Amino acid sequence: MARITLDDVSRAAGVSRSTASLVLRGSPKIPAATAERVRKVMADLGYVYNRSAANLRQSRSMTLGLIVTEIINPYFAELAMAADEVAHEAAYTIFIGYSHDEADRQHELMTSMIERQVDGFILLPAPDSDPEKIASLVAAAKTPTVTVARRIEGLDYVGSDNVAGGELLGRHLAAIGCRTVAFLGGLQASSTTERSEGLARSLAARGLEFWNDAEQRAHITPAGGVQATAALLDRGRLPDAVVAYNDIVALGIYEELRRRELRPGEDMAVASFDDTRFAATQAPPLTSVAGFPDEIGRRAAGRLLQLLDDGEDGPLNDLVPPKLRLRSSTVAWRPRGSR
Amino acid sequence: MARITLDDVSRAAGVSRSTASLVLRGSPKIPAATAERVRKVMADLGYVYNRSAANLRQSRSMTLGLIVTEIINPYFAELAMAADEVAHEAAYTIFIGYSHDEADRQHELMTSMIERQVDGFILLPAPDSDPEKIASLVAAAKTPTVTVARRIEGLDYVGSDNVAGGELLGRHLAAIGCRTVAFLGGLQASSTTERSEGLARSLAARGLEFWNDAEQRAHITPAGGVQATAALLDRGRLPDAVVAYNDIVALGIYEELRRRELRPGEDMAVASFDDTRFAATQAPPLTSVAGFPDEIGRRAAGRLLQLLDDGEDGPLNDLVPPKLRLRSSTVAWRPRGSR
DNA sequence: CTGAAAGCGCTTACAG
DNA sequence: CTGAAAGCGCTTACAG
Repeated sequence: MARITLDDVSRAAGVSRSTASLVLRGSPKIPAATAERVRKVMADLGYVYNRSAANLRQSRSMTLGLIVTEIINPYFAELAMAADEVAHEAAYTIFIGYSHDEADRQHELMTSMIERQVDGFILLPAPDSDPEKIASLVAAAKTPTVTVARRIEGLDYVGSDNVAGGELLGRHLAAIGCRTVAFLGGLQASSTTERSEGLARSLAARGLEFWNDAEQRAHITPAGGVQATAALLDRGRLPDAVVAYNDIVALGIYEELRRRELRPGEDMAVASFDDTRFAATQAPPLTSVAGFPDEIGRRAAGRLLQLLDDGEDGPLNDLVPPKLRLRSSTVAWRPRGSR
Repeated sequence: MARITLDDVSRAAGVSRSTASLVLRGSPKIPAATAERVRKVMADLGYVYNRSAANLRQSRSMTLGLIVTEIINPYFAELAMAADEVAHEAAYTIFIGYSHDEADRQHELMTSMIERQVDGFILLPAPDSDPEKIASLVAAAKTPTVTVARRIEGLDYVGSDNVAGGELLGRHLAAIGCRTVAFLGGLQASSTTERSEGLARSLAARGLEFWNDAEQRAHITPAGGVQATAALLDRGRLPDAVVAYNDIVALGIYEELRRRELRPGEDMAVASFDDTRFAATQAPPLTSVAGFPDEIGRRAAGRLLQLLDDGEDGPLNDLVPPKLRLRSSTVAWRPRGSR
């Protein structure tokens, strides 16, 4: 049995194909009785609407492409789900792709989605993305694109105010009496730069030392945290506090500190960014700067839908204000002399 | 400027549209020189392949639908990513949808994806799914469907061997000297039933008491764990061990035990299922039954691709064997008399 | 090896 | 209010 098309429906209902098509979209031009009859036939025949055919005709797909690094990191997962929520309400469906932070794979995913006619992109760019390449890709297909969490020159951006987050943390660490602070983990990306910039600025203003060598950069995994912590401690001087690029990295920091018989939160204050579920459920609970990925996802999707409705508009730079969540990993720490 | 089509390309290259189409797919029928020329024209003109148009013609979309509860739970996230990996290698792209464990939303998502002509589904069914409704939906559109992690009568299934997992845990708890074991959290779904069945069986065989009242069921969140633990402890008797439906629920169990000044792992053994990142990074580290969601995702996608290639085949029931990861939340526990 | 033609399943002016 | 026709951008036999 071949699939049922609008043609079959209209024939069975004794109307033209255009009428059937209009019924499908609830056009007021069709008398209620006719519409009713057509709908009944559709149900009886088991008609399934082929939106792809409609899309071809209308040159839009009601489909959005979402590209993220991965989703094991709950920050990315929350962002993805929130974006989907907004898209879903507007009748869009989402293609998802995982770049694993590899620019080549990201490029491949975008190309594949463009071939599938996505109407727009939400892109969390790989750290080594080539801005020109991405710009030319989305320009060729005229696909509106909003970047999230990491910035790419020239594209709309929605993300945490990482500089402000770094400042919140710097001020707090100074207030509890830290003198030296090291920043651990994270790759070469705008988010890393911004977080360390906010830290550096607020620490400098209060006369604290800030350690941020290249060897302290590491992948955003527990293993990356282990590695960066080891690199730091192998230099022989202990800072009063370490700040993790995010909670996932902090898991590795706790692990490596314990391996060296240092108690996180007591021998060294530890703080972090993102405030995912991992932060509050650590022992000791981890001070973290909440970044509200759900809000970022929602705003990015909203912006994209607006772009799709109204066409181009100036470039957007939308920063979500962070919040500092104080927990015992810093609050319970005491300066060495006073212990 | 209108978009460039194959027509434009073939005209500019001085060949017919069929030739251009054949070049696109690297047909050996076209002389290398011609192919080269056509490809150059495509590049010069900035041609973008419209796979949707091709899909319409070919009646397939090279698209798979993946429906999961959500992806904040890393178990679901890993499953989703692994399935994507396999699909991606076979040139499929994935539509993702989040049911939030609501059957209505799941139905809506499936309908929307069917309209978009997905070639197949990987479905992690909502606990209150209506099997008939799902069966008729996918049958109407002839969309092959593989269920994962939770079973639906009559559909292919790939999941953990939860019964075996429950038995592993029951044997271990008996071995460390537990007399009474309570199972906490989880909704009415096959995974819950299977886990408790494995536990019940192995505990009964060793003469242990198994507590598993309806009020111990709860949502798969930390809050669900809190609630189920409270309901259990309010009855006034403490079990030797509690087993969480999964690591997420266990977070809430730890929390509620501490609120009542009970030390998890000391005053009560605690164990769990899934062995996500949350298990090993708890304090105390949490004994958990690893369920290998990545393997489940891979196998489910593989099965779906095979179905797409070879057509129907007997129903599948593919169980991934679990592994018990022992950690101090059970290993450090001692029976009351011997403390 | 290449070209003309039909068709995938819709939507959309345009007549009537 | 309804119908006939063209077209979205491809692919695929079928001639030549």
